[in-house]
Amino acid sequence: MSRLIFDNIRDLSLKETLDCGQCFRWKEQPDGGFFGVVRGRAVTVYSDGDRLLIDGASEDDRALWADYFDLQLDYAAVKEQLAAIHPEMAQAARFAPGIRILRQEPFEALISFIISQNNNIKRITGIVDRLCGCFGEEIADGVYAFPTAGRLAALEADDLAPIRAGFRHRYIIDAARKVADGTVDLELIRGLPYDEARQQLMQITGVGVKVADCVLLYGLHRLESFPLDVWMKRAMARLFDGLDPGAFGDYAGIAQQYIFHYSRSHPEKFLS
DNA sequence: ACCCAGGAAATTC
DNA sequence: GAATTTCATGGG
Repeated sequence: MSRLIFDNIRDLSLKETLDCGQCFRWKEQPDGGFFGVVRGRAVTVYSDGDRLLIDGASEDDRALWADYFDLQLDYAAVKEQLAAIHPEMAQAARFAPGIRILRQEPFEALISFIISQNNNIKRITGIVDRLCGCFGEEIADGVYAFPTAGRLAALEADDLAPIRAGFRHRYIIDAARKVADGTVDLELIRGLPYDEARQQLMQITGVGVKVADCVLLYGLHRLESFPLDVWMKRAMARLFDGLDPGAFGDYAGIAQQYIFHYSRSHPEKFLS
């Protein structure tokens, strides 16, 4: 298989981007690469100076991978704009300047963030792995795609027992069924006004405001989304003195990811 | 044993 | 309606 090369890439760190809590299927390899599966394509990605290398990708998928890593957006300009809003924002962006917001598969983002509720990232990763291993298509030896909505829709909640997601099993099945039968149309939601998009997603049992915001940001690339989890609420109260998230404007979602990762990496700031 | 985890549903007040 | 409890599971 071939290797895709993107030259002159700025503001991208694979480790920061793939290990900052926005996605759950990339595994760091001993050689420094990251192995993952996106839209049924298994690849290993590497950084080499200002080049991004994608092993196992076809030239036909160049646009797909540029899209996935959001290579067309000028993150330097976004960071400059955000840093001017608040000094803590500037510091958070400086801590992990190579974070980018991925364009994940919408259905994968939906299920992943349903699983995320009242859970921790390590266990979320394990549950997603087991979900793929049990119900995803095997695309290579021991490598599985994320399950389709149709496949999961045919199951009952108890069939998910092997993935050990507990009370979230029935939420996963409800989401899969509503996507499979068109009750929830993720591609249609992509183009809706924000509040309407949120309401559409919240038809699903187990999807509230926070999970809907994560699906919109990580799955549908709505960069104005600003998911507020326990870390973000603490950060906004303690580091930003209760600043209104609206202050971050059209790129609030990128600000959110810098702040989330910064806060999670500095728990000592929230001890007292 | 107890508390928490990228919350939301169910129940109670 | 707003506040509280419950929901599985695993790690610290």
